[in-house]
Amino acid sequence: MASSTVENYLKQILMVTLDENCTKVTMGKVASELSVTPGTATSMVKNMERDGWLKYYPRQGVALTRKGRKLAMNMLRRHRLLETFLVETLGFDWSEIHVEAEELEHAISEKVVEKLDLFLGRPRYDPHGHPIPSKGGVIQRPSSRTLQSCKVGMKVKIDSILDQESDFLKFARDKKLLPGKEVVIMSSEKVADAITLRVGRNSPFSLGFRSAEKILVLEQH
Amino acid sequence: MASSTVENYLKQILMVTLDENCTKVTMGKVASELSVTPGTATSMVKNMERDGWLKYYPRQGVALTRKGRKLAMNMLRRHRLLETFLVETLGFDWSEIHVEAEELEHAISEKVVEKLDLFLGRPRYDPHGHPIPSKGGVIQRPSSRTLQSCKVGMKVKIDSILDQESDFLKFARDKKLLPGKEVVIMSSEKVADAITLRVGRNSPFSLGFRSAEKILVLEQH
DNA sequence: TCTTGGATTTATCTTGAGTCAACCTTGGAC
DNA sequence: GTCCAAGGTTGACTCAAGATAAATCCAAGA
Repeated sequence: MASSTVENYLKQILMVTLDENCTKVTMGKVASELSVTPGTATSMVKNMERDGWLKYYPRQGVALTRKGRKLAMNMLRRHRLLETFLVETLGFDWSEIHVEAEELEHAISEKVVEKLDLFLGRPRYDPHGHPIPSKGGVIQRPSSRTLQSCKVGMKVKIDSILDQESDFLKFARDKKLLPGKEVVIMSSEKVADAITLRVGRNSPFSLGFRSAEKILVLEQH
Repeated sequence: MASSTVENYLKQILMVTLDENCTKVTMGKVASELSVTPGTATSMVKNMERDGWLKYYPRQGVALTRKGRKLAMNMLRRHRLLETFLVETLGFDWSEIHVEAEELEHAISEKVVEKLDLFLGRPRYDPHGHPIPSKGGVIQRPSSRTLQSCKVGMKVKIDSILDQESDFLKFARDKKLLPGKEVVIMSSEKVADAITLRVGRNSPFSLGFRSAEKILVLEQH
């Protein structure tokens, strides 16, 4: 049905949406993620829309359809189950397994995946600690915590902003404090009631505890 | 390096040479074995010669080079190890495994094959009873017996003719008693010192025990 | 309004594998 | 010895997937 290229596009798109906690993925992202030129990504994505894998919003990005998300989840499942198998059963080192799984995931049939899952004892996490989607395509979301609760030195990823006040959102956007961005906690002073953080390579800035409470983040590794 | 189509050609060619106990495989055989038109087989085979997988003798057939035989053996090894794994470890029924293995054998890396072999305890035979080539590409030849030792009703395949006398060889050729041919034992009379056999669908004929001793055959299944 | 950077289009390429049909070769029958 | 059928070869062509490069387009911020 789907070529392995299509499977890779789907998987990559899904991973970005999970990662950035959004539904639409921009074409530039798709292109860079798959190491192709933007033109390639656009035309590929159009074919994929024709085949019902995703919805394409010109100049905005793509969003997986139910069907696309299902297959993408399945790819993730295969990949992570295979990685688990390679480490647990065959005794590979976790550093070598990615490439191997990348190949095998396109060749392994549904039937084999099921038997493998059973054989491995239906594991919930792969050797890297990533959750393995269930057969039905449900994936365990890594639980998020508030930015305020983070300790100095922690590296976290913005999950979502709870506040809907446009003033705050504008400020957040200004500071690039957006879902998916990586943030390092520079300092956190209880007495001063403020934490200082740095988004990516931008200059650090501070946030009051009240505001920091409104920001959900995910721990990195 | 080699596409999976090339790998399939190699594997199939190897299987014919093992089966018929010869080195050259005719183009017609190649074509039918891979379900393509003769023209396709010819052009494919030329590319494969260019890439050093085999030697192509126009209008005669192809013979694997050392390099080609090595990869072909490896394909057979992969296939049979995978079949073993699917049955032994994952609990598949032996009737379902061929298709699965056919897919996986092109995706599995050398490293994984080795680990798998180790995990399975370096099996010598796959679930169908076929010998699994060793890492070095050595395959256990199913042991052959003399035609004389066969019992009535047995279906065997000619392995080789030990006698080099041209008279006898001429007679053998005349009767189509050639390596690879399937033979059914019609009768075997100790008192008459002769066995009667039929090659393929030709008319039956008899052979003295003395002659029958010079012919090695392989049991079919 | 202008600029600029990402997105899109279009024309083109490559590669791998296959078909079809005309045309050759060759070995055995006569 | 000749001839023919069977099988092999050739060459022109198709097809599908992906990919590029470069020109063009659009939309959003200064």
